[in-house]
Amino acid sequence: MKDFKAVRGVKDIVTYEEAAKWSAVIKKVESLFESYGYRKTFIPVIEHAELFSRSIGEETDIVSKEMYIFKDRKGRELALRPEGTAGVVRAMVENKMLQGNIREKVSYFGPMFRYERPQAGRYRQFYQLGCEVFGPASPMQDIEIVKMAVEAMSALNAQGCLTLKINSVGCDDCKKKYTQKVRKFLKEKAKDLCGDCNIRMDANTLRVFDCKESSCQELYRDIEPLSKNLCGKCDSYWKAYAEGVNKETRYITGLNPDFKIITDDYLVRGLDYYTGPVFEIESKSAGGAVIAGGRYDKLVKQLGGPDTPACGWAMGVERAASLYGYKGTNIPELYVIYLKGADERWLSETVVGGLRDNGVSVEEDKEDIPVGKKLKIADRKNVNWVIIMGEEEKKKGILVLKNLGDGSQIDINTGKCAEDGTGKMIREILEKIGKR
RNA sequence: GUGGGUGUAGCUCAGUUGGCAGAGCAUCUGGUUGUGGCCCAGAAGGCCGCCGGUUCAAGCCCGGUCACUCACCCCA
Repeated sequence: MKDFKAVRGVKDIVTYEEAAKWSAVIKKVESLFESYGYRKTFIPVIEHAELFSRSIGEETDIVSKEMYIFKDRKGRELALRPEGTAGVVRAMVENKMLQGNIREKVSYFGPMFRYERPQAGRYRQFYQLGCEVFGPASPMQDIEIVKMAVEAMSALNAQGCLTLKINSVGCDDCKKKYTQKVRKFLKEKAKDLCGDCNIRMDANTLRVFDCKESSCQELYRDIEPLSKNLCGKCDSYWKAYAEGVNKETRYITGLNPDFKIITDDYLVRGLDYYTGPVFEIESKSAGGAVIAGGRYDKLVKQLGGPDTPACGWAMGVERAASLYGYKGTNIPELYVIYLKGADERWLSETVVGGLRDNGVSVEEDKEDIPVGKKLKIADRKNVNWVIIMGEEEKKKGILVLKNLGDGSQIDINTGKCAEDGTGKMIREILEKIGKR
């Protein structure tokens, strides 16, 4: 028999611990979104490849070397989405959700795909929880989404060193002027630059900053970053943002002495659609950025929608889960062991059903194997309480409630015939297992 | 895409100058017919990642390949 293995760079979440972490992370962040008025959306994993090359940028690493592209049976060029924003915008535009003076807040969760070399906190299929706001174009909105991101980290009780990095990449005008300035500088130094940079300076000027040649990097250190060359409008927007972020997040970040806020001049060059303030929450131990996002005012129009300002962010679920200070597991609280001659149907419907209605998670073991084995299974699952019922118990009109911690056993009178017998019995069990 | 480390039982790992494939934990069986954990006795479990080469002989040496892992780049 052939051994099947997961494809490179993907991850199975199957253990109690990891599954519990994941569901807790997803639950907490989704309820945070909900508490801020975001609506959940469910959008496709496959899109036309062009959607991403047009929005993220043809020349970015994500599109040029990391995207999963394939042709379907009719020869359409499709791609597995490498990020969430482009698809959300496409869906909002296509479904005419952004007509008029609108405010839309939406969230999403799902897998993203990038063909990269796997390493700590980096997978080829990874999951993102993200949110997008359409409409408001005020620094206050940008500040709110950063605050939400910081609150998400706090809700996850994120452990270790965290850095909130902020920056502004500027509007198209800023970028154009800055590009001209940089190009002028490069022309003067052209003879000292590597061949690649000589090509880049005309084709994709700002990409020279990604050059790997240390001699080029030396020279670029003298160039003032874009954030210091913003137009008046972008500059005042950026200043309001920086001040507001510091003010609004200080309380929460202050709770963790290892949570720092800094301005990073070289933040977020990877996606072309950003137009203003951007931010990132980084954790070295999680493998890099845990949350990243920013403003993208031109994307909606660029993808055929009405001119709608927007901003948002995405969280890497694997990275967030790795920081999550969570110890629990999603094991059942109570385990029901049936023995030969037990009143199975009654027990299952009345007792187990009643306990479940009261929020207790109950697992039933109905296989006909020796009690000892069943107890061993329950013990291995780390269950605290078991109910045992068989012929003897049925005869006596009881069921046995056993504590696996100290081994004690309590007989619970089933009181099947009495009018209020069932409710009383359920209450007694709840009380004994400490659920009331 | 570039560079380093590692692949041996379910898990964590030993394995000598190349000479019969090992331990601990976990599992299963029995001691104990309907009471788990502790203890005792026993059992099972392996294409030594895969392909090729050198050799009388390869887990060990050589080449390739795949996977995992770490760093760079980039990113969530």
